[in-house]
Amino acid sequence: MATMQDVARLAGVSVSTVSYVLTGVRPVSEATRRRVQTAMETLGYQRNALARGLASRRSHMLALLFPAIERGLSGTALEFVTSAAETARRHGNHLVLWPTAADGEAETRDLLRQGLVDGVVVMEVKLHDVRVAELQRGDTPFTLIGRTADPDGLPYADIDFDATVRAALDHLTGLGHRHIGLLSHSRASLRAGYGPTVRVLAAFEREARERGLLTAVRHCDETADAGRAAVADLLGERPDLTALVTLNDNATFGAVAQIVDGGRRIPGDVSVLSIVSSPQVGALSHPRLTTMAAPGDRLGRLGVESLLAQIEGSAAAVAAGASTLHELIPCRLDVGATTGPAPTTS
Amino acid sequence: MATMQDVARLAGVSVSTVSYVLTGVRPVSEATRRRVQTAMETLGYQRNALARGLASRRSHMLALLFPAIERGLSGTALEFVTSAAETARRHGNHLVLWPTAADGEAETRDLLRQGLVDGVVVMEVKLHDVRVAELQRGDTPFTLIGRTADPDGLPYADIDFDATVRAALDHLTGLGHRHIGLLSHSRASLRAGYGPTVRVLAAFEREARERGLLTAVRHCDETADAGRAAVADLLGERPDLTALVTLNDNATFGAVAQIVDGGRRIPGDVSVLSIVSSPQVGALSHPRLTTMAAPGDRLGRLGVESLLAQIEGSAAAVAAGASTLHELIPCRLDVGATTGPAPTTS
DNA sequence: GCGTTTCGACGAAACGCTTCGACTGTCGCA
DNA sequence: TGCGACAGTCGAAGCGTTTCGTCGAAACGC
Repeated sequence: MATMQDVARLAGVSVSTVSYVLTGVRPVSEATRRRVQTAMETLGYQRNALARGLASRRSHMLALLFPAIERGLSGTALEFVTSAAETARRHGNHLVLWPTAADGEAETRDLLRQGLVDGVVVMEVKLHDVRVAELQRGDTPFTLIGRTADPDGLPYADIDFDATVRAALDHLTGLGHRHIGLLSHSRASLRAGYGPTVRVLAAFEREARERGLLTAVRHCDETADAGRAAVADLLGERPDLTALVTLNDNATFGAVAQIVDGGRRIPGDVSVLSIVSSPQVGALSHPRLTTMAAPGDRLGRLGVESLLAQIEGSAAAVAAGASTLHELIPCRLDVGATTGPAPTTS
Repeated sequence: MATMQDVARLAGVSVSTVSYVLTGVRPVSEATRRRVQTAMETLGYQRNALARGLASRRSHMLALLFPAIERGLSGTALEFVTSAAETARRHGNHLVLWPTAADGEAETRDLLRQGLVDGVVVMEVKLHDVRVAELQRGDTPFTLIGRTADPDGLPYADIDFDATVRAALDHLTGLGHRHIGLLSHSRASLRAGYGPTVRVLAAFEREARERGLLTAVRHCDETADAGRAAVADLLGERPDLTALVTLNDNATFGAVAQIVDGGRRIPGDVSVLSIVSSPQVGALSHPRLTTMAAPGDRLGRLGVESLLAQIEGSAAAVAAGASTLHELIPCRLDVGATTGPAPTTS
């Protein structure tokens, strides 16, 4: 592969001049610039990423820290990863994948110390996240997708669970529902402090209280069968429930099946609204689920862009007390055929 | 961050000795080794990845080349990516994501010339793939997930579509079905030379012919609605079809709905078997789909491991005419509730 | 007791780039 | 006319490793 030396020789200039053409940090005459550019083209020259990184202390690489994904289909996760990678590339950066244990504190530290990346995007942040703690101890810029329990000082982009739950309840109460269930993730997920589980639950209970709704909550594993069982139990105990908000793609499908098998119609008797999901998943159900779509691509883009801004501005920004990213994006409602007016009975 | 200098100073040895302790390329006395190791631990030393890569011409980074994913849910794709990243990490390598256009020839070339990665894993290989052609021109090791039209000289791991289709037809003919439809990807996908589409079609037609089955094929877009329409059309034309093999997750759900809405029972009247899918997706359907699971994780692991073997052995292997990876893995049958005995009518 | 290995360690030269200091002209302005 | 400023370029010193040649001392064979 051609090196900068080769380009310099061919263009009849010094190596540093070639570098200045590339980086633009010092002026170069138009004539010289053209000669250098021609030389680069004929040689098909590309800067060696390693050497550049070593010399400039900017590797133009970002890491995506994600714990092994076990949660359901995670069409959203893929969307997120793709969008993050594309955004990074669009800005001339590389995205490297760091699959680590959720409690991979030492693991994370060792990776950081390799000095490979300029910054880190953390996925699947938990309320008390040791990886985040580790990052705060170091001086590598990072952004969170999700939030810790007390994220005020930290740059993050997350789903606006409050707004999402509010919109969900607006939609359902607008249809006359007053007795609404929540089918959430597993209890383990709640105990582990998984953000979406915790925040949706809190928002649901608060909003329902404020609106004077009757509610019931069930946690269940991420399988259709678990969803079935949970809903069977739920409807057994609360037969006059008329709507169900779900936060668990796989379980939702079991829930729908169970409701129908139990002799109730959707949405005639019970409405189902799946949040933090996607229309594509919704379309798999028949009738098509009403969903609220997780903004995976926007989160990916935002996370990476804010990280890059942080890296660029580093010194300047820190001095100026830069406004760190605090972005909350609600899920988008896509009305399908599983939500409708509440039955008009007693 | 601590450098090798720091370690050397603290241990009272030269930098090269520290390096030899780390690489093991030259012998180091037990006493010295221990001193160095202690020094590294107290400093929390990790080798700088960039400098190491530059000096040794081995970056320990692999690229995953994937075109923007549009195909369906792609739970499989995520599984694959995760498995590839984990395998890379287990072997002390980093996986970087290169989202490129499927026809990103120049794009691929430029990325390669940055000399960032030791090797490349190519996803979603098409029968005539310009990215592969580009790779063949260069000398960066690579492996394909999927195959080109004529992959004999190339290292690849792919789904064994022949065996998969055979197993699917074994399952169905074993249940007495003789008139079987195939619901495949879009026609565009076929024209683009997307491996799974082309190879499943070929295998299906060949196998059916050899077994003397009646068949019908429909192509449709990756949506439930398209699946519905296609199946409506198909059953209209072939009312005595008793089984349907599907290669299109999203469309499958539409297909199932359409069959039921059309007044036929599953599997009483029509059996449905979704191939290159997964039990998790199958579980979303009610009744649970019989599926054949794409071996996403095995492909990810195999691809990366074979790539690493190629890189390690590079010189040696090439000289010895190393056996390149030619691995075909069939999908695994998971019998659900959508396949059953063929109806015993005329 | 004198060459000859062998073992363990060292110093210095890469690797391919960025960046800093310095040098040469040119131009504008007092 | 003289001087500072500035555009444009160069050479050399890093960046943190690996790797090659070398060298002293201990071990060996005869």
